[in-house]
Amino acid sequence: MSVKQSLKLVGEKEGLVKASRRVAKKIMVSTAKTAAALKSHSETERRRRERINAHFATLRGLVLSNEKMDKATLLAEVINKVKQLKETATQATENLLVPTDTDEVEVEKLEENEEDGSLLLRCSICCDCRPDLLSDLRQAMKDVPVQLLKCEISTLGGRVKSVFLLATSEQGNKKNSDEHIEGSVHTALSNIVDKVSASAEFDEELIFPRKRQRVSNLDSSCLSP
Amino acid sequence: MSVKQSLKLVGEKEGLVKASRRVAKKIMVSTAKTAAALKSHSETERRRRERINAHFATLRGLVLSNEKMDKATLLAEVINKVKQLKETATQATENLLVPTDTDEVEVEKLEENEEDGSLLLRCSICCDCRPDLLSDLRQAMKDVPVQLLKCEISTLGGRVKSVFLLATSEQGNKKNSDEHIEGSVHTALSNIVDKVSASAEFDEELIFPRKRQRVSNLDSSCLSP
DNA sequence: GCATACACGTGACAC
DNA sequence: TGTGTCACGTGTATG
Repeated sequence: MSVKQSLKLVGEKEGLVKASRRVAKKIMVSTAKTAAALKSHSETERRRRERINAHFATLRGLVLSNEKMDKATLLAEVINKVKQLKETATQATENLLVPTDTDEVEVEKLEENEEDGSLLLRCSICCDCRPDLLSDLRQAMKDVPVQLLKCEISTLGGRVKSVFLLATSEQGNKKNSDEHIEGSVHTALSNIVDKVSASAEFDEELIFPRKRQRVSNLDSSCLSP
Repeated sequence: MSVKQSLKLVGEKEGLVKASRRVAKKIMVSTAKTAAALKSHSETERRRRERINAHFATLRGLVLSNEKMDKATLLAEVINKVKQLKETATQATENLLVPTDTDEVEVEKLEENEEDGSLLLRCSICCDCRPDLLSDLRQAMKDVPVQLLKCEISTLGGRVKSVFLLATSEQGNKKNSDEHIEGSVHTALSNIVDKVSASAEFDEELIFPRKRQRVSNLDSSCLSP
């Protein structure tokens, strides 16, 4: 049976036709040289596969899943992992607790309860340090109808940054009221920053008594929410 | 030229032998059924490749490198990215400011100045909240010859975690003294944790006056280092 | 022409 | 049994 005749048999099956063509071609031009070239080619490809698969193995270990996993699923998992890590990394460094050189106030809506319209807010303030800062913050929290869920304070080189997690009280059912609250919080915090830059000096004698009082309030309520 | 004879020509080249054998076999058992099966098989494989490659593309975008990149190199890059992100993420969440449910005290040497033997320490304490915790911490910092460079405090659900960056004063030239300082810091902080668990209740009347005093001290010196 | 990287079809093996 | 995954050798394009 000739090669050509054999090819007739597989007819329309394009895949097999291709394969057979390859074989036929190889037969025609087959030399020792091309044979060696082919061998080296397949070996090169083998090495490439090994390189890639080694990385796949590393990723398998890194992504924790000690179970066996589809290559595709593994990649998907890695993608999620990277996204999630990126998120937490930026949240941790950008959003939290590294005081910057510029004063700033942020108010961000994290969640909104559709039923009662209550809000979950994250707000931050960054400004110069001063002794009565904590009492001012405490007072600001009293001035708006919010509940303090969590507070973090960090200082670095004479600068202070504080991040708060706030919940609006449940009675605020209107969207207007919500936005008003966010605005109120922002205003209250901004006033504190402005006060810092406005009165760089203060009368120790006058402020200390009030400060002690208020700081002790902040202390007991902020540390024991 | 028969198929068998053709095979003779390629002789030792095992790859081609295999391929030709495949062809031969296919010729013998070739039916419409197996042809359809093969077709579906190759299509399935094609879809699998597309799935994987789509994930590769996503990773390319995620790793930011807008340039073209080897698959292997891309995977290596991803591995580095994951490792690095993991590092910063754990540093941000584990080392900093997320109170855990278990009491703990940590003292870690970050840097050592070879010239004057001064140390840079990072220490943390995690325990239940209580009003006079801050004053106790302040007192502890006074009891050891260290300089407070940075302090962070975080609270969550009645728990508090505080992280300090400390520098030993430059006079301590002996290694013995260094280790002694690390030990002293650890002991001082441990005492605070023990005090918390020992006296879960305390007399508000007696403590409040002292607390106000000490907290105001902590306030002015911790926030304005 | 040589090297490198990718897509393809296919055999093998698993559940 | 099919249905899915993998490794392999090969063709092919890009430098």
